[in-house]
Amino acid sequence: MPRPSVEAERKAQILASTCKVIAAEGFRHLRVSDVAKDAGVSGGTVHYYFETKRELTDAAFEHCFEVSVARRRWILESDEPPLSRLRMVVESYLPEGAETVEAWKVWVELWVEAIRNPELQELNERFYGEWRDIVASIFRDGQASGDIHPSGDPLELANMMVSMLDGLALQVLAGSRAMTVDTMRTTCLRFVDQLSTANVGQPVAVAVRTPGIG
Amino acid sequence: MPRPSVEAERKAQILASTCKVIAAEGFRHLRVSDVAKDAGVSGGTVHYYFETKRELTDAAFEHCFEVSVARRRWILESDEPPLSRLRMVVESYLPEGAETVEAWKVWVELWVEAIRNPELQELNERFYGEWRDIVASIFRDGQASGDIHPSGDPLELANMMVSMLDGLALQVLAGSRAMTVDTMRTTCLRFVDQLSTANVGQPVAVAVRTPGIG
Amino acid sequence: MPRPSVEAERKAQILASTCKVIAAEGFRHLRVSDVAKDAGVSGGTVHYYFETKRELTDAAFEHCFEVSVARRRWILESDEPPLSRLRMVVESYLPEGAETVEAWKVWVELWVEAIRNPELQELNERFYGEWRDIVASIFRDGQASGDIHPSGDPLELANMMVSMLDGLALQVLAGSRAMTVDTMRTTCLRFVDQLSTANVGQPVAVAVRTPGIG
Amino acid sequence: MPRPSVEAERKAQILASTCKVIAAEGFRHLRVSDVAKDAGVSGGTVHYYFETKRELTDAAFEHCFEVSVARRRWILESDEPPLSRLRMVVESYLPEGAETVEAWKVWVELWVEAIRNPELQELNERFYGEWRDIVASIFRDGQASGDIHPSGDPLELANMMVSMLDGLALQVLAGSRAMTVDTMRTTCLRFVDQLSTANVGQPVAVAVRTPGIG
DNA sequence: AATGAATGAGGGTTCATTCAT
DNA sequence: CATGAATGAACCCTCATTCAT
Repeated sequence: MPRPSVEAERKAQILASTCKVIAAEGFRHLRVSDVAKDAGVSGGTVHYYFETKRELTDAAFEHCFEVSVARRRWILESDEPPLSRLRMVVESYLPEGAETVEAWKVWVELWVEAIRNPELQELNERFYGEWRDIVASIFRDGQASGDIHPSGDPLELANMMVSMLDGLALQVLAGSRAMTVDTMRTTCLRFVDQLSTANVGQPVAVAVRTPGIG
Repeated sequence: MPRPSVEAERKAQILASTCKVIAAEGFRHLRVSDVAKDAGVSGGTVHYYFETKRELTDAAFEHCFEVSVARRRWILESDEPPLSRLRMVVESYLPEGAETVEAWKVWVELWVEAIRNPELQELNERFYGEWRDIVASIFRDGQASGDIHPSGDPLELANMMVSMLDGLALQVLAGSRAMTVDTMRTTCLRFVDQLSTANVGQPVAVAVRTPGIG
Repeated sequence: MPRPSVEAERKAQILASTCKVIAAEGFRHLRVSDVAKDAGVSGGTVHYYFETKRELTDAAFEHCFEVSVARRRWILESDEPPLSRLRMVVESYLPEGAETVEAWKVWVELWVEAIRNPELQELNERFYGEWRDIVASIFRDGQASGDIHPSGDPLELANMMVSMLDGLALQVLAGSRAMTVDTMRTTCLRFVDQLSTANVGQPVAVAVRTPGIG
Repeated sequence: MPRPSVEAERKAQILASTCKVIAAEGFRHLRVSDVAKDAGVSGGTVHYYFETKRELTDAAFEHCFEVSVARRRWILESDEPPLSRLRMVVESYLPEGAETVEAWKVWVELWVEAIRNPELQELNERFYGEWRDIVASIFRDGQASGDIHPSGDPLELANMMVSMLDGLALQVLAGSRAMTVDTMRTTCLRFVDQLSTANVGQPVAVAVRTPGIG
């Protein structure tokens, strides 16, 4: 009577290790044996669940983003006012804290791989799109409630904001001395504040601490 | 009687090929032999000029960015009005056209590699910083001339803009159907327009065609 | 209440699958898992009945030849005249029809393996010997009845004939365009006819259709 | 100034080793590393000259047969009487002596592999065909000179003879106690003698010693 | 009696690097 | 200067075998 979930359990365990290794060593250096070691199984076992390395990494990317997007869905469902929710988005996006940094590194590796991998492009389309929609819906709420300037398409504003976050995070991850987490926070919050209908001259909002995006 | 410049010539030739291969195949798949083939030399010759693969790729990144940033320096020196220059920046940044796309791909690979490579972090700091400063100086000019809203730190605005460009370009390169070059252009130009002192409700400026960023 | 014969049944089923796989994929490519799949059991089950792969294949060869030789024993017992029986031998040997071809392929694999496997040499000695004796006895009958030339040792004639069949079949199996089943038939029947006491110039006997040797 | 024939030399050396390993271990057990060891080069070197194992073995088969057929071509050109030449064929075919036995083992492995490998089928067609033609031409000569019975198509007789040799050799190689080299010789020579126009009752010709077929 | 999860040794293949010429 | 032959460590993947259930 095999436990019903051995396969699901093992797969999840191996995929988590794969994400960990991708973040730690870079996709480029991922060795199946490292994943195995981290997962505490043999190399053969990894291949028992994933035919090829490619299949493994594709699944790992998917796994990582599922978790990642799910983790931030609460922001959408929060009943904080829209501008606060945008600030939460910023906070949750900052590459700070092991888990969030790990998630970021995996996203970045995904994007680079996606350039030449249609399967990953599809993955990005799906998860990135979902996230963009979450942010767009906050803008929509904000315009509806009058907290946010009525001019500007919510989707366009969302694209501005998430791309800005991506670009800045990239620099933070690349160890830029000119772009630290703090500078990133300030920059993003300023962008948010300028969208407020009560904007001019107000100080940048105090950072709201929220769980990371990991 | 070898010309004294034969070494410099060969090196440049090999580095150009390296960039080409990075863009075409991805850093991850770069083989020294591919570079050699593209450069029309033997594998041994590549190692004659670059001791290790790492040395080769580090040099190639440097080579690529030197060219890349130099190519866009004319925007800084243009005597167009600041807002036009910002629109030129946007245009020159769009991942459109073989050369620009190639340059973009190399930048992206650099960032990912830089996460774990201090040498590349330094490189990024240097070239990305130079580029950020170019953009910041345009904002400064715009505020001085009164074309751009006086509120907002020029450097911060520059960070917003270049990070937005980076983030959007990443999605375009990743083949996103939701983020095409056209959407990217519209989004960025809207951002620029909203900074204008003559901003509200004006239509998005007609795209100014400029050479790519390659 | 497991029937006592369940083991024998399962073994036979697994062995049949093994022969099938040997014929289909070649001994060289036989994987225990393929046998298991074909037999509709798990890989573990195969090893439950056969400790090692070697044990499995040795047993499979034996199984195959038992069936194979048994299938042709009726020729010995036929009361057709000796020359007819020889023609039946030829017909039953032609690598034509799925079953016969499968059997041939297994024989061939056996011979090659036997070169380095004493166990299989023994097997070959036994079954091949039995078959040779069957053919020799037909020659003996033919000489006794006067249908076949009295000169020539029956065993030697049998060796000539079966080796010729083997050599020709090998070429047919190897896909030779110069040695088709039809050419093989003609060649062998000519050999038989030339042994007849009423031999010179007679046309080759019409092929006698018989079941294959499988 | 690289020696002009490094490649040809190395290839020949590696192919010879490949044949040796095929004969010694069987095609089934051939490891690239064994070939490398026998050739006194590294595993990498083998792949430097042969992209894949398959390419290596295909080339090795070709190499082996080229040598093998060339070695026996002198029989065709001999000016001995046809029947003597046939006896020489028999002798040169007997799996006796290291070199000849090695060649035989490789032929046998080829045939088995050819069953599922069209490339090898082509190879067999070519070399086996050439050999069959050599033998057929001897029969033709014999009939022209009146030494050999005029009845019987030379090609058909050749097929009888070479297939008989193949079948018998197979049994010898498989270690049959009932089919030794001596029995094989006797059997084949009897076949030859029966073709003589001066045939009845003559003793089997004394074995003519010739170099092996290797 | 039977399974399927897990193993790990083994082998083909790749490729950066070396070096004699 | 430049080459191409040669290397060998590294890595992915296969598959016979084991064993708890």
